[in-house]
Amino acid sequence: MEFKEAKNKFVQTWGALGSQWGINKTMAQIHALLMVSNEAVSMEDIMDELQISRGNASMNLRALMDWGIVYKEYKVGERKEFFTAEKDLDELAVKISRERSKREIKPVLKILKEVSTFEANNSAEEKHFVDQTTKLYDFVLKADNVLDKITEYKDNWLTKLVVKIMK
Amino acid sequence: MEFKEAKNKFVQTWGALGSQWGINKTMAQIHALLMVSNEAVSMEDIMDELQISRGNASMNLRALMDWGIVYKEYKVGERKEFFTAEKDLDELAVKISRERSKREIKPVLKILKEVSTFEANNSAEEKHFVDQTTKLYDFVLKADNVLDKITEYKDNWLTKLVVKIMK
DNA sequence: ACAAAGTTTCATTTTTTTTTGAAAGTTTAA
DNA sequence: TTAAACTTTCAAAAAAAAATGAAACTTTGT
Repeated sequence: MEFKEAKNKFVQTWGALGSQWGINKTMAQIHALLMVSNEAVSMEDIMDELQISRGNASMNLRALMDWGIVYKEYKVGERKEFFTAEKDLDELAVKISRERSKREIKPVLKILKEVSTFEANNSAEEKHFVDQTTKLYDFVLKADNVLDKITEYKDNWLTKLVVKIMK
Repeated sequence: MEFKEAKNKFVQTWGALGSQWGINKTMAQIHALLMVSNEAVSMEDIMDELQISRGNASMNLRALMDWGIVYKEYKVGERKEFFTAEKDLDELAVKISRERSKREIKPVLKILKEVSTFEANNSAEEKHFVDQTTKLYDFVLKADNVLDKITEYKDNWLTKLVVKIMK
């Protein structure tokens, strides 16, 4: 297998994975590309390698920076901006979970709390609704807290978790 | 807040969450509906409550059953089929992680192994590629194993995890 | 102050995903 | 064996999401 081929395979696969997880293909591909680049890459080069438009590149780079997993870099004597990805995988995982928690879990918790505290009459139907949504609220809250605690270790959280679980 | 209103809010929210996680809206909504129903629901009623076509209902119920989180039920004297959701949240989480691991993590691991074992020449670029994809492979493999181990507890895995983590 | 080099924005187009609905298929009871 | 009751399939339509590209904007060097 040639380098280009391997790189392309990786980028494509990461892109496909992204779309299965609600992250758009290009965003995941840019991230993949930057992850395996040993030096910062310009927007031009990204457009070129992924065959995408300037607008697309710009918007997805912005999104990746909002997630805190891609950084802008400046090179001396160069006017252009260059981009690098967070390459530390522990750090990457921490940032992704923080962001997803903030954007998705927290709003769901809010709604779950609301609907689970609705005043049921004593029909089995309404009681079951309150019961089930309450359980769901507790579950999601607990899961969110665990995630928080785990990623608080920050360095080597996964390794530390392995140790805890296995023993 | 009225019952109908609370229920609808929950179903809509669950649907929205689903689409952010790569699960289609209707599939998540049907699941939500079944989760909070105290008894099995017919396809007719699902179509009716969610205002969707028969085809849509049928296909998404099939998908939910493939995931192992929705079951078919028969009522005596009734020709129709009825559906229920897995309501035990531990069990639900276990099934979802198993399925996602099988469908998404495993294929990615395969590709990561492939590309990370490509024979790099000694340019910094190619070396970095191999290094980074190898790290990624190890990380994803470890994470997948942890998930496996965790969900092996099966009953109350989340509670048990909380205990392990906190102490 | 200007223009060159670069980036961002957003209305429009394209692509992808989801939904529909009607036809084909299946099961059951008489 | 037939027909009613019900479910599945899948080509086509609709909806949603992503990508384009050109104009607007910003920054920098002279």
